[in-house]
Amino acid sequence: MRVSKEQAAENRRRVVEVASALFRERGFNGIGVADLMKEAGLTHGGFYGQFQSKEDLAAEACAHAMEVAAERWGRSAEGEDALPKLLASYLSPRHRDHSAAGCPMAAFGVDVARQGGSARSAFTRGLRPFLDRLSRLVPGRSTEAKRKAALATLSGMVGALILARAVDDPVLSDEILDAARVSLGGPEAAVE
Amino acid sequence: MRVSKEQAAENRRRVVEVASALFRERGFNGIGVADLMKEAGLTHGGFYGQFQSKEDLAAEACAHAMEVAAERWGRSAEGEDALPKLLASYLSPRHRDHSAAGCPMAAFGVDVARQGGSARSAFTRGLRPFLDRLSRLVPGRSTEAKRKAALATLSGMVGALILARAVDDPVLSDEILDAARVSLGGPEAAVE
DNA sequence: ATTATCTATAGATCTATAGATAATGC
DNA sequence: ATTATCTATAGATCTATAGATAATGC
Repeated sequence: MRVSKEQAAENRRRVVEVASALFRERGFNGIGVADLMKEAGLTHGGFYGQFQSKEDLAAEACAHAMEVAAERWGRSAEGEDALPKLLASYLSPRHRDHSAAGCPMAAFGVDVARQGGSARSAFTRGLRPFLDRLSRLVPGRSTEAKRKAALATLSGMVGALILARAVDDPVLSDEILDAARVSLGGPEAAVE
Repeated sequence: MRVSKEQAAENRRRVVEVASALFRERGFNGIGVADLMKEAGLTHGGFYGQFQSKEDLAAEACAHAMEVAAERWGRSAEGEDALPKLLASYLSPRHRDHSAAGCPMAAFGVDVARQGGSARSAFTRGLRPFLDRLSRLVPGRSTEAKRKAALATLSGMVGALILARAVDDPVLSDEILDAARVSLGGPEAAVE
């Protein structure tokens, strides 16, 4: 039953990967260690050989999701019309409907505030790259003005995605995405 | 042990009240029926005489919190400088630090999207009054423009509050509140 | 020999129900 | 007689640990 060191490291990575998706989808309290491990193809007893606690995994899954998402933003933040493109993809029905692979700020923000501890500091650390990237894309006369615009833009993006997901009515949900996209400097019509 | 019909109705109201606060603070999965009832001064067995299920209570608590918050917005939406005042109070450190009594959209949004069902439709129904009130306060040439501005403003408010709560660093947290407040048309300096 | 993973389980907690109790309301 | 609430408990699920197992890595 024992596997190689490389395989064990790969298994551990897969648990973090699975957790980062399932925590986004169901919340920190919405899925248990046994189900997480099962989804990763392992039994739940093995969990505590790799992680100190579920809270420990939550922090690592949060950090991981933030890093992956920041890299994706980094790639999309290059070239022409970077901001409109970013807004169009972030505030798309596709993103709204796939929270497991989506923005960890929208998915984890509330959970992280409630949980506190190391997940919260991982979230805070992971947030800065998003602000740095956004600061380079938004309009503004000074570095300070750009920084403020980035903070406000990020807030609008996260809030719109959360409200669009919470709402029952698909027409209202699309309306929220569209209004936020246009207001924040995105294209007039949705791209998709 | 039995109480009067009036007292029973009052007890039921108190359970909804307590639930609307504790669910905001800890999330739907963050507190159990027994603890909720204890907080309301009752034993947990009595719960199922008043509510069909915990999910049932979640929907009712969400609806209640939305109504109370909408009334509060209604009062603050009168008189001079209604929008700047609303923004100053919504995006204040005080509001950030008291989620149990605060905006249910910021507290419940993510939970409601995950939970679905009647909580989600209660949330959607409860959202409209906020948009109507905001539409009357925001600038815009047409009804449609005001509506869009209201949607974008609400998104920015909710997103900023959630990010300000999630973040570990008090300086960054205040910075988020300040940037969103100014960007959305609030006063330049925080009031408090 | 070491160790990654497995099986099994402890102990806590969660939702929900059953039946008892005691006060209300007819 | 009705019923709001209580006590007690069923059955599921949750986090975490103990000890066994079997393959790796020296």
